[in-house]
Amino acid sequence: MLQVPFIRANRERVIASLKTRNYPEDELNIVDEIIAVDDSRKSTQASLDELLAKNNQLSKSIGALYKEGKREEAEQMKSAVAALKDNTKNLQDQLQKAVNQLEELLLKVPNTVHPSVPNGNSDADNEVHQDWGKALPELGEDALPHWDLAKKYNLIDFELGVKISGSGFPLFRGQGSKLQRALINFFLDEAHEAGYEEIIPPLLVNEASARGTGQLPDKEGQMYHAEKDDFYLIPTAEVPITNMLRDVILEESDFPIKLTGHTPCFRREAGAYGKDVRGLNRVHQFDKVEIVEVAHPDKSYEVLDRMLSHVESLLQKLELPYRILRLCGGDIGFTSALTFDFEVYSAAQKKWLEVSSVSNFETFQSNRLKLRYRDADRKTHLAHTLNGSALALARIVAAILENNQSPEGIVIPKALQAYTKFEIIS
RNA sequence: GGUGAGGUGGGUGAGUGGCUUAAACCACCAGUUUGCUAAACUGGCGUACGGGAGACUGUACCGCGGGUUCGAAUCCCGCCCUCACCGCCA
Repeated sequence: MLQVPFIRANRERVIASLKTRNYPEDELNIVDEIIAVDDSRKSTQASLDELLAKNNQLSKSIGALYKEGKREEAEQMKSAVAALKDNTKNLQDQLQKAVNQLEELLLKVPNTVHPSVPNGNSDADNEVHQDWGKALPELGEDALPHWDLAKKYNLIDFELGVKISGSGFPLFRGQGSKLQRALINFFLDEAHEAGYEEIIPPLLVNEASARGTGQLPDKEGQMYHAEKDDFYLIPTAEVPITNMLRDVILEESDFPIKLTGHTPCFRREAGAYGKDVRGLNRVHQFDKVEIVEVAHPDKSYEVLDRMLSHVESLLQKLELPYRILRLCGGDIGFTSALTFDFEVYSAAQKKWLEVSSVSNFETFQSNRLKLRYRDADRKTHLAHTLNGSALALARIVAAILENNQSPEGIVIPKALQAYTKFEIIS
């Protein structure tokens, strides 16, 4: 959520940002609406405060009068206070209404995008920020897509997944499981090396946490909900890990906060059925290693750069062809100010697969989380939050299988061999 | 699932209707003193929304939401959460 003072001070910028995001032209006045509602909120608050102050003062005098034994005067004053009551109630209702209305409006306003975010309508308009600098691999005509390779080498059993749960729940087995586990350990070790503290968080979270990172109320349908106990299955480790810092006031010396964690991620992806759902391209459950940082506002874009380098180094070590996209206004997430997606080329499908998304949320999340820090003057400010996948497992597996297939079998990238303890799947 | 106890500031913890402006202690910050460290002393020390150039100042907040009252941390109702023990259990 944006802060109203920010909107007041940056009215033009907020409107420009909405335009970049292709916000409906006829709803751009939401910005002025917010300012107007906040104006009335303020004046109502002021009148109410004044009335309450008077009330408090009178009540105090009544107490004093009783002590002095002046009952009659006290009784008289009581009725004076009672006369103020109706008005107090009115103002309180009015204030509540304004606050609710303000909240409702604010929930509709997405984060203000970074100036570098390009215009565009869809993922087709994302800007290639960087690529791996080499030619893309070309496989022969007989190259197999990963779902066929998985079957051939008995790595993943999609049918059993369907039997046990349903479509989108792959079952890994044998060397397939080992490859998966090797990747998780590799990613966690690399994150540790880069200074991230490892977390194993709860996988079911309460409503307050889902709200804190913004999954609720806007992305309600994306999460599995265990209704009986009112828990949500996490769609990403970002949710529990970032919520570690909910309602926290940090000292400046606590920066930088760097956390990482591996978790399964659960996504309903309702209505996402279409051409890209085969194999591991889109599943309801997958594993991911996430990196989360909380940064001083002056430093958050440096942090974002370092996170990009970290993710990039993982892909380089895995020798996978990749490119980094700067998401355009039409594709960037509601809560993000600037997002870079990493895509890996899956050479048999001849498709780019998204394997990471690295974002700076600036204060958008921390406002809802109430995650603040104290500056040298002991004043509190919202901190900046960032996160990124490092990396999402299922699709990385897909790319490794396809790109590394050979007549002898699937060659394990060198960096992973210490983890898999085998060099080839055959 | 059952029974009981409890939720007060960064922590411990007092507070059963107005002498609370939430005590006291610890922690923390600044200063004084002292070769250094420590100790002692003095002062400061919550969050949010307003007003004011500022010193300041108003309001709300004692788990959350209602209610009673001129006045609620305190009384009443509902909810949430935590802890302990029992049962079940990896």
